[in-house]
Amino acid sequence: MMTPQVITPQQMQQILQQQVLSPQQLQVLLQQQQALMLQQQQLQEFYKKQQEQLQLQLLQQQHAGKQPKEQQQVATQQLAFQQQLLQMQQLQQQHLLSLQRQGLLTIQPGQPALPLQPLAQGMIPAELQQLWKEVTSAHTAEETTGNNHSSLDLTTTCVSSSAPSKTSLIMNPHASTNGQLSVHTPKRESLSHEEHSHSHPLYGHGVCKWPGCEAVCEDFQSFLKHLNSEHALDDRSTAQCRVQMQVVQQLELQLAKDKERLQAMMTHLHVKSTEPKAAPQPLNLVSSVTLSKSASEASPQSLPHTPTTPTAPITPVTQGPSVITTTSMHTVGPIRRRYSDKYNVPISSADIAQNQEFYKNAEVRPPFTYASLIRQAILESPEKQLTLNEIYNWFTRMFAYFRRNAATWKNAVRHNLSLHKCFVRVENVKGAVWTVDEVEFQKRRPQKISGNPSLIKNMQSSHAYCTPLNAALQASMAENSIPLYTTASMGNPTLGNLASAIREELNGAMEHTNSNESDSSPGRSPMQAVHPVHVKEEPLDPEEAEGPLSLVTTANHSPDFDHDRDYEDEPVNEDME
DNA sequence: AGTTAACTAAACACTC
DNA sequence: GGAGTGTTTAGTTAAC
Repeated sequence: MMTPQVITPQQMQQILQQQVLSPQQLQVLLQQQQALMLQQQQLQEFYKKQQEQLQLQLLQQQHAGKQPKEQQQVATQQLAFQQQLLQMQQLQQQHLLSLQRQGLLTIQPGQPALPLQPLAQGMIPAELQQLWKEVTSAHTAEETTGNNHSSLDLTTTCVSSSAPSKTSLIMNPHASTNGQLSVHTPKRESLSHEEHSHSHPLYGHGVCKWPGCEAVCEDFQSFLKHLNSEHALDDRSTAQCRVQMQVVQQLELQLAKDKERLQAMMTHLHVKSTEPKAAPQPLNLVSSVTLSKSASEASPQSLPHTPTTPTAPITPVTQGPSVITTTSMHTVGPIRRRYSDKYNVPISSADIAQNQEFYKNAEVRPPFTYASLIRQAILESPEKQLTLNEIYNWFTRMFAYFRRNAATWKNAVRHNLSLHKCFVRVENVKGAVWTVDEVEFQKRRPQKISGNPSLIKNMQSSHAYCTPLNAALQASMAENSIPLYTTASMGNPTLGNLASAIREELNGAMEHTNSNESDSSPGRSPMQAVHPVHVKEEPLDPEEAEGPLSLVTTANHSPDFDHDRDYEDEPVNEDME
């Protein structure tokens, strides 16, 4: 809001990204935050009224007689209000400090990236008021549109490099609730370069994506008009741009940190993979998230775990051992059930991408079914179709685990291709290729999670702030007709905003879906509809379309490694049973 | 305890 | 005939 101590959506984003919070913590945090913001809004309104009253009285005094008493009274009131405002700032500062103490927010004194921290220290309410007006004046109308999304559009960069000002540190309080982080260059002429394209970063789904705006623009032209009229080069736009710059800066810093962290983790795991205490861990799984949470929050013994103390699931989200011990890493037993299929959630590129290096180098069996892996291999291909040999190659390329025992897993691949109706063999010019029938894939029996509300809630939250949603994941979710959780289901409006932001990000992917029963499934090769060589007899499952359940488990891919049985052929390992 | 799904293994047919 | 591919069956295991 008007003061910097309010947690901005950026800070919230940072918290969500950097600090893994439990849903309960988030709930409390957000509630506190909202209460503060509400208070500030009320104070702001009050302050405005006071000022208006003061000006009115001054005018009256100029025109009519003098009423020094009343003037004095108003001045006194304003002074009191200013004190109140300062008090509010202090409260917010305490709030932030409290968050820091709780480990929920990391604010380093020398860190310039937290945009609003130094703001308004020594700034008097009048200045704040002015800046506030500058930044927010144009938002009043926009708020009436029920604008409530929190786009995290950070794909553009701001070219503004003018000297920093106080304005640059002001965060629009409504932007705080909305959380828009879009960057827009104040240079109008830059728009002309984009006018030819309707994929303007500030325009999507018929609405203006300028922070705090979301005005409905029927077409691109009206959007451009709106952009030029409502978001012209002025102090407000510049200020918002500066804010966005800092946001981007912060996120880049965060990204760099996380990359570094990932690198360190990879290095650590590779180096120590032969050491007893190594705990190699795929990175895309909830368990890893919770692991990092516990590692950052609490006891240092959370990581690594020794093989002699098999790791219990850190959260109830995971149902199996959440940490791969060294033992399990080298003596991975047959995995009878893998979570990606267990909940009918197809493996996503996000999963593969995030763990790519891990699985490429570590001989760890990926916690996905053959069917999921085959499907992923096929969907990753440009033509959405692969020959058997190409599927083999994908397996060996992506997973060190599949560089051994070729006969076994290749047989399994062939077996799966033949067995599952979702894999369709298509005669191609260059021979036979395999494609995926998404409809059939979705028809595979989803298994239900026992109805533990807190568990589901936990998973939802985990999903909201832990799961990177890249296009493939979104597509996967969309393919499952997954309705993203609603604001209500999040139990918190701000989290709901996050969810809605994600939802909005997903809209593109969702549009072409939700029609599973039709023949328009994504990823389906046009060819397969032409030349299905045969029809596999897989019993149709009456229980279909359990989207919501699929959703909550999307964030829940968990390694499911057997520790007690060896999957390899080596007699040595077999002896270890 | 029964059912289901995933996995492994293997046999067999077919093509090149 | 051998290798690769594709289909099918059987047995085991784990989850539900």
